[in-house]
Amino acid sequence: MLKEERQAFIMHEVNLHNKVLSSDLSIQLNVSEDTIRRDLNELAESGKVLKVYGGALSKSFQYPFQDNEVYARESKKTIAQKAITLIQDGMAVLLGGGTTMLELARTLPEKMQCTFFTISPLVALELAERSSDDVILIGGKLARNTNVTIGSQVINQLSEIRVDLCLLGTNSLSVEDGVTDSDWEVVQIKKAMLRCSQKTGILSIAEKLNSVQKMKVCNVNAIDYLVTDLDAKHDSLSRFSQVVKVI
Amino acid sequence: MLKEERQAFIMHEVNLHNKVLSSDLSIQLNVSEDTIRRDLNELAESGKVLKVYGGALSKSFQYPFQDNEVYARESKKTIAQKAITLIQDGMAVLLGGGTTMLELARTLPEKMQCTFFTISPLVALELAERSSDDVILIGGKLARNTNVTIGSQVINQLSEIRVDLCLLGTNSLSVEDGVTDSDWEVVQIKKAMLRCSQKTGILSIAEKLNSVQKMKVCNVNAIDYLVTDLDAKHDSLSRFSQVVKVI
DNA sequence: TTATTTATTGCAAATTTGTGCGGTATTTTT
DNA sequence: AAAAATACCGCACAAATTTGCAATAAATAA
Repeated sequence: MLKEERQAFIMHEVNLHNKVLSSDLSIQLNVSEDTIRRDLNELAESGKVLKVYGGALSKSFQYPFQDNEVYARESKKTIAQKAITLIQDGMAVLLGGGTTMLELARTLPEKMQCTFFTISPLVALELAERSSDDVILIGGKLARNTNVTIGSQVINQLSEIRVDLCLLGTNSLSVEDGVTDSDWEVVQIKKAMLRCSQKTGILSIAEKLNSVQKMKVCNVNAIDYLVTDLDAKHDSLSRFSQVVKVI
Repeated sequence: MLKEERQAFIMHEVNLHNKVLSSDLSIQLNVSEDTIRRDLNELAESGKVLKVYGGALSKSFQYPFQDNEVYARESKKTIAQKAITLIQDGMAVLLGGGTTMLELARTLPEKMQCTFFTISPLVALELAERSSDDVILIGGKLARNTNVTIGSQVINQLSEIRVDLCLLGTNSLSVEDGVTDSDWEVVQIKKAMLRCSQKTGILSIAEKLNSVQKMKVCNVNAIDYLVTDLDAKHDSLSRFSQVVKVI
């Protein structure tokens, strides 16, 4: 078996499983581990895999590390800044939860004259800390992982307010399936939030675009603005641009 | 399992829960705590998590801790511990805001089976972190300096609940004038909180006893328990003991 | 073809890395 | 103050890696 064949096989395995072990490959390909290691070194050299002790990982594997930190944090700041341009003096604004929204609350200029509603205690505290505007925290049962209030009380309270703009973060958005989420309770809340606002903006890092989860919040055409970290003219956003204003 | 996989899993957990315990991870990943600690150190080294005693925290989710006043910290811990003895499994408990209450939330044992209501976002978050009980955050306008929810919405919601025990911190308490406060809005809330609970406990550091402020919440005989950092038999508490159970 | 060079592979020794464990120090809780 | 939990250090050991080297195969030149 030629070296190239072997390396092609290795790449195939890596793409399939996101990881390979030198020991496994040695058996599968019936060569010594030394040979496998040499192959992996070459593949790593040319940037095709990420070599680690014991084997190698797919390059896409490294992204969960940086997800929160280096990469996504910057993305979220970008998104926050763009989203803030949607907020005008005098508006009543409803904000969701999540790290992106927290970033937005932290980025918000102090001088704004708005009334903010939110279901996130963290966002509320951050807002109260830096702006002199009214901050209204919508109460309810506190969802453990997401730290936003949920439940019928929240929905009731939402039904009694009417805001100019609602900004929501999401982890999943696609042209076909719209905004989706994995938590039933959260979906109910998001729906209610959309109902009580004039205009809606969805905040999503580009990475999460075109992913789908189990439960649906709304279609893409039900939202007014899509805010991502990419330039609005970016190719991957073209299909969204036809249905929604991309910022 | 490769080291990188393990660390990716850890990052996943951190992003999901905002905190991880070395002990938990050690079990989940079936490696020694030493290994977890080494992983955590590496992740902290590269700035991906914030390592703390017992585990690690997400870097992006650090909410404001405003208990800078070190001086009364010990007193508040004492009070928190005593107050916790009033809380029994199965109770519905209503908690106010303030640093003492925050201390209580942090001190609460994890295994309690209660339903907690609170007007403080910080207390709510703290409770949700450490107990598996229902935590209901009563929503409303966020008061700036105290960080508790206020306003008619809060009063409305309070009027709809009925709890076994209400614990309130106060800055001013005297035998003659009872519980007093300086903020009109806060007084309204406190009154409403007292109305909806079977039993009431007032938490106050001894230093604040016998001080009076402009607005009245209730008389001393309207409360059931007085929790201070002093021993219940202490001389300065004797006049209170005649009207209320001092703990 | 034969000889010579070159690339590839496996092997063994030396080295590095990752992990668990025991003992001790430190921190937190009681 | 005592007890419990957690962290740190050094060591041992196993697994993985590196390195030099020899054997083999393939390519090239005489």
